[in-house]
Amino acid sequence: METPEKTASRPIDFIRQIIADDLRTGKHRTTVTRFPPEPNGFLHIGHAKSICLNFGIALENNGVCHLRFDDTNPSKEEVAYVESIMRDVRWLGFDWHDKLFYASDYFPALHDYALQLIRLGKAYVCELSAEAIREYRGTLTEPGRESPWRNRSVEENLHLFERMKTGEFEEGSHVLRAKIDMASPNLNLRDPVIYRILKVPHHRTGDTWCIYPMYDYTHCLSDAIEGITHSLCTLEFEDHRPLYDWVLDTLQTPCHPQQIEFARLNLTFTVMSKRKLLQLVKEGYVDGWDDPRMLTISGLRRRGYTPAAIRNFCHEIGLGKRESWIDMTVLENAVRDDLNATAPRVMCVLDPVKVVIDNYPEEQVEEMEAVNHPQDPAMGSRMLPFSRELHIERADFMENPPAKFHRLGPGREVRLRYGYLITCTSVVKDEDGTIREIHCTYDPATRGGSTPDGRKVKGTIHWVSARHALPCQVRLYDRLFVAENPEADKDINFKQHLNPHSRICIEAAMAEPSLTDLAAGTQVQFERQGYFCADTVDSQPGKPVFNRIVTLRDTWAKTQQKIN
RNA sequence: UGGGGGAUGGUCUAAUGGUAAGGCGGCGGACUCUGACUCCGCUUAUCGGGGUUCGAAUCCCUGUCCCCCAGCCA
Repeated sequence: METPEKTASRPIDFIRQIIADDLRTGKHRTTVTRFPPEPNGFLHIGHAKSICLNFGIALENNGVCHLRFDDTNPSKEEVAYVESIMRDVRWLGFDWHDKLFYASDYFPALHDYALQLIRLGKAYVCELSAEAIREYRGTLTEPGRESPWRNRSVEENLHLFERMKTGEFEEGSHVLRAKIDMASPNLNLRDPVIYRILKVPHHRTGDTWCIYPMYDYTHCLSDAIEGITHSLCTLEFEDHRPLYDWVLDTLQTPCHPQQIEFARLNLTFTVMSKRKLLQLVKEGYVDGWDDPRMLTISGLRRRGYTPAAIRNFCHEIGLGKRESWIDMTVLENAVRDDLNATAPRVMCVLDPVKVVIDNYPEEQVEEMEAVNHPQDPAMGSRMLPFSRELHIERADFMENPPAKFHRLGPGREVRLRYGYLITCTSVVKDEDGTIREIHCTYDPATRGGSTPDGRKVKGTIHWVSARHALPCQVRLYDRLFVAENPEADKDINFKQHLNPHSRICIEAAMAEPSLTDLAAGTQVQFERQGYFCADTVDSQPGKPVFNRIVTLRDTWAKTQQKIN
């Protein structure tokens, strides 16, 4: 990992406690964990929690963490997803070394185990239709009924299963089921289907198979084959643990990993399910999986989030078993924290209005030195051209400012950061009343923004020289949803809570000229505005396009709200 | 209403029979050439009712509320 984690004092979570106990008692010498995504979509911030957990445990215990694709349903899976997942895990800063696996690698072994199950009398080929199986399963309160095919002979089952494999039967006509207990109060144990016929080519095994194993059967065996010590998953699989254990207890497997469940991540003002994210992409509400408003890993990356920020976030939120909602501000804070330390400061005027310094020589240009980071001198400094005509932020001027307004107004003095102190003398307006020019005078004794006479100036504002400014496109991103929980009301479609202002494009912001050749993907702080990143897709050489990652904390905006 | 989980300030996480702690948020203040950063202060909690105990968030009983499960998805 390139960045050391924040040493936040957080007690270890219940999973790490279990692991520490297992290590201490000698149950295990080391840890083998795994991150097992299904390649049917892009990874999102919720997956990051699991990635940081599993790979983090490996790092902490000198163990290993496998990356295993759970690719047992070829009708939903694609290589493109495999590639994006590998990229995202690497980008987050984790390394699976040579431990890259696919559940599909185990199809032959899984098939052998199925044969074993049949020979044990613990699995049978069932010819009930999908609907019939559902009916036979019973309900939450009533037991199920046994399938009429449940008591076939081992030989017949073997023969039928072979015929399923060779493609003799149609999809849906036959399945292989584990023979457990149709009366079990746990529905997962009512003879679950473990193999189904799917005449679909697989992205890795091609046409080799037309029967594919189900998750519950595959996952535990894959874990056992790989020698996983702790198999960590989310709460909804708690009910599946008895089945996980049944398969491994019934078959003679090399080991029996322990499944431990934890609560998935819920974040306010977003949706997390792959299905809903896919819907946003497919229906064009966002520009793709990597739209900077998406909380996918690729979206966060394009937005400008750093891997360290995401890792710190995953660490800060903790781990437990209760359903919890993490406030979006916690994520936003994590980037602010990281970028505050690492992002160079620059100036960019988002909503420009012209300032003319009447007593400044017409053709004169001065080079003003500006430090790149006020708390980190090692980041050096740069020179900013200063001239008679500048751009400042429209919001930094008010004709009739309220008491606490520390910025420019008629007769008021303000500091131009690293520039001069200027005082507003007059204003030029259009017919419609919008301000076109602000006229000022400057104090030559305040070069660089200093006050040799020691006078205090409340306000310091950012600016760029009009002649030297780099016009650029800036996208102001905000949260995608306006509702804290867009899925809360089942009668209201989550898309009705989309934020209509989640992206505001500014076509001609004015940036300081040093930004001209900023490399795409680089994060900077626009002073007094927020953290921005040169977009990796739309930036051109010499013509960067900026994404707002997150605003700076803005206490002025808060007090302003209170005034109104 | 069967089974499996869960309930600690606004929110997230600790305390593993012995002073209910910390982060985030919020509020107030200090500092400041970013109304940023940093620093300081404040605020608010053990789901209810019984019991065991010198002592209970923790153990027992009981009640309430919330989440998950009836895919040939994972």
